Amino acid sequence: MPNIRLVGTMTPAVEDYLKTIFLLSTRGEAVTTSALARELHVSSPSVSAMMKRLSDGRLVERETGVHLTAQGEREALRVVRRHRLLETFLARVLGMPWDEVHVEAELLEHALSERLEARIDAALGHPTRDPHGDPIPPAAGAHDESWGRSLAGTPAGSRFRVERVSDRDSDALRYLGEKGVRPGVVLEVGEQEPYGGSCRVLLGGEPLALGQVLTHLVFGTVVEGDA
Amino acid sequence: MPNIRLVGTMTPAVEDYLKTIFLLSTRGEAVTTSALARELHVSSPSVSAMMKRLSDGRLVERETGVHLTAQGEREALRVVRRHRLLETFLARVLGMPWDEVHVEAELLEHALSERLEARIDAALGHPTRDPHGDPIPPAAGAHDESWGRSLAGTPAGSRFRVERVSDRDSDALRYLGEKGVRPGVVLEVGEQEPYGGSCRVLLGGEPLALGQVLTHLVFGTVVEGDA
DNA sequence: GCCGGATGTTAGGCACGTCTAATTCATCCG
DNA sequence: CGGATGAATTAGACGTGCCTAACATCCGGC
Repeated sequence: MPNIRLVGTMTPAVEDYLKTIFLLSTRGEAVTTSALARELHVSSPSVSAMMKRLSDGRLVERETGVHLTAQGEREALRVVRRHRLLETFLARVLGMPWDEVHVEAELLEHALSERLEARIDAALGHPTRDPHGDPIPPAAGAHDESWGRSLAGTPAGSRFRVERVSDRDSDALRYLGEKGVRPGVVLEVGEQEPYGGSCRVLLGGEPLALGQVLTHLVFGTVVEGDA
Repeated sequence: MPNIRLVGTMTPAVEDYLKTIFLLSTRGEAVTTSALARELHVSSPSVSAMMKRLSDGRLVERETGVHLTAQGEREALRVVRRHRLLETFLARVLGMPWDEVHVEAELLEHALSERLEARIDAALGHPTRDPHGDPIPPAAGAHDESWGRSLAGTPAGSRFRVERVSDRDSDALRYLGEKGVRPGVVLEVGEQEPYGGSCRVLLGGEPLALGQVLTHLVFGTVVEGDA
């Protein structure tokens, strides 16, 4: 009577793959072998081999690209929850700047016990957003990972409330933080200068020019009321 | 021009071995293959293989038993420092009971970056003792790991100040914590009941009976002044 | 002096996670 | 249509860290 699940599931590597599949999906990108290889900084054959393992373990299914099974998504959400709780903790309790918390959380997320996770969650008052505005999946129950609209392409004249800032580019994140662009602030969107130029915005009345790289990292909603 | 050091040093496993060698040494126990196998819950051949690797990497030397080279001890102290800083942090900041912090720190100690270590150290005000009274090795400089004397064998009539309580037995630790036996308290040592009986002590005037297992876990010094 | 137990090593094997090189396959373009 | 291009897989290998089984060695007691 050999074991059903092919040896030991949920290693750090498995967690990283599941998390990355989940995040690629919610960003609306195709979850392909090469996309995963790019994101995880491994070779394509490594991804192929891991997809075989995850597929055998009923954590993913493979049709066009890859997608998580219900169980795979559960596990992915557990990792994302730990990651974002840790980011929140590092920022709020240790005062770590928001452009540093991501890489630290990447290291710690695989070593966080349920007991400690629960204690951190309680100490923070059960937060629902991490420092970048990313929603923290609840320990149990539904999770909404929607991104809102990008600041890029938001028409001039809009009032735009920042809700999330992507943590993918640490340098850009630090720059935006220095300029005061963080979840909760409202931008008055001005001209988009043509041919790849800056987007002019007002932040608390102060003018600010945001390059294209930056406007594609800022997400939120258009709010009522004019400038 | 091939690499001098034999492939990738300082994996989590290597850190665990170095830490265990260090702690066995400072407890005055012989650092043998079988002792390491017992402590690390691995087989003797696993230890043999790892000793080969550590020896090739100039982290240990093998004569009678095993002992750390200067570099091996440096690395071991780095791990012990991270471990004890984490224990202190978990206890002080998250209110985790002292019988739980050890296992959590075991998980986290391999995932702690220097940056986060420094931040935790600063947030705690550069502590020198962890919750069990174990000294925290400084980031640089000499370290004293001496244990003082054991409560077991301390003569009746002594006033004994507790300095360290071994974290090896988590249940015993919880029990001692409930009874108020922790670093800093002074015990008035009473009768040692014969044939493996309890040691009678007074703690803040209250009588307390400590079984042999417990008295061997409590370390400190005899202080002046009578009961 | 020899036998038995403890201690330690060698031999061989395996899961994990990665790599490079070669292959397959589809697609797109000329 | 046919070749280049890119995506994905297969094949083969390697380091890490663990295991069991077998062998070696040493030491104490009878």
